[in-house]
Amino acid sequence: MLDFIFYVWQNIGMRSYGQHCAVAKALDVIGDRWTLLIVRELMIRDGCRYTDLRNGLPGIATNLLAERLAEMEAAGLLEREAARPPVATTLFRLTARGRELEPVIAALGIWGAPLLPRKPDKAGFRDHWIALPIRLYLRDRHPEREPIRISIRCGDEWLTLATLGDGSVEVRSGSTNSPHLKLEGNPQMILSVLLGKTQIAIAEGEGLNIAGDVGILQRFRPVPAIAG
Amino acid sequence: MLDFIFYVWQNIGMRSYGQHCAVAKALDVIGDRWTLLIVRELMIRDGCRYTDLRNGLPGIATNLLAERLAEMEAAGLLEREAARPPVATTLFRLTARGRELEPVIAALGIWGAPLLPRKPDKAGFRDHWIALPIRLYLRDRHPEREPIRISIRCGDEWLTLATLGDGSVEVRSGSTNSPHLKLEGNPQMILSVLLGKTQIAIAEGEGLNIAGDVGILQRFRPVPAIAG
DNA sequence: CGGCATCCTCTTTGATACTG
DNA sequence: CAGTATCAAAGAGGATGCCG
Repeated sequence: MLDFIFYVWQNIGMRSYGQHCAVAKALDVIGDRWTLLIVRELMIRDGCRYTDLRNGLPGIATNLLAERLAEMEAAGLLEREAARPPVATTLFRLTARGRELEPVIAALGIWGAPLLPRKPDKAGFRDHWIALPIRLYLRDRHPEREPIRISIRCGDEWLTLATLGDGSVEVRSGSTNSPHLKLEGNPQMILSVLLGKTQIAIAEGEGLNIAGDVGILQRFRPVPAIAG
Repeated sequence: MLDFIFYVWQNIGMRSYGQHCAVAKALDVIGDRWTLLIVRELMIRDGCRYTDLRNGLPGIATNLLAERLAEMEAAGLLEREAARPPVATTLFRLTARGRELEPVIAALGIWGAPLLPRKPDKAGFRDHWIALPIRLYLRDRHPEREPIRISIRCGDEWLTLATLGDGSVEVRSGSTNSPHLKLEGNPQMILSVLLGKTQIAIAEGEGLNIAGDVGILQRFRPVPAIAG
């Protein structure tokens, strides 16, 4: 049966390296252009529409997005869900298998971070992207204490950072009532402050707007791969 | 200066996603077809010749290999070294920056492992590949004790597994004197036994040839990402 | 032989326009 | 909104040629 599946695979046009190697097999599935960026987008906001994806993937051609989505669905990375009326749209969500790509995305982000130019180019940036490094690289030192809530604004969009009971950090879109802290400014500066890489005073000097209990930032630590 | 570098980058023909995102920037550099497999190959045996690379990358076109090597050198992933006479050949090695891709390769391998067919297809397999998962996913529980040496044969090639003082495991090509253990058989079975996923008795039933101190295998543990 | 460069064909992509 | 359709340009793959 497995042989049959691989026979079909090879003959369905899915280009394969044809190597008996786990890395090559992974790249057979997620090595195509744009595929991992679509995964990134769905990891940031799971269950989003075609148009949301297009907006979160500046530069992608619409035919390519459609093609990739079909391939990724066939590969079991994502699923389509018909949203309930009256919304009447299709939502794309990662499957469990798709979410298992998180360590790959995390490792790529760590490796690619030094390649980011200091000044963000507005054209190729989307405000919600900041949610990904926060979730992947930030942890709560004291998950047993009261959850942290921070309101973040970069660009026009408001985001809410909230710690969970297991020490992980979630980011939702929208604002929150009575947050411990409000951060407004450019995303790289906000991230740098959260990760403890930039002193608060310096960040304020660079234009970051901070209001609230700055002491709460001591609760955060970066994951070892970042800290090291 | 940095602006200038990025200006050159954008205009040298290096296709870029143009997104201000660390994952996208990483994929700008290592997202091209074959690039990560070349990294894999150099991670297994660093400092190898063009011909060795071609042999370790079944399916690559020679012009593509040459092109990728040039791009990767320009991107600072690898270096050429003129081997001393009388060898008179060029050796390719990863730079430190190239070696930092190890977590990416490791994460891809973990994700891709379930995609491997049970029966290895001889055509698309190279014996030395087994060195990579051993190094990435196997650790010594007791690095303070005497180093472990194991001789491995899959196919025609002999490999030597040796533990280092820091708990990591290295694999060299060639045999060794008086190893604790000799393993001969198919690579997947050998790996499965080393990672503790297959009982020794079962592996022997499946054709694996084991000789020596099988108790030494208790010293090994898989890395958490595998064990979990 | 080792390390490519050239030539050619085929596939993938990117940009844009169009549709139910 | 959620895609198809079309078409030009770029990239991948294969064969072969060249040069020290």
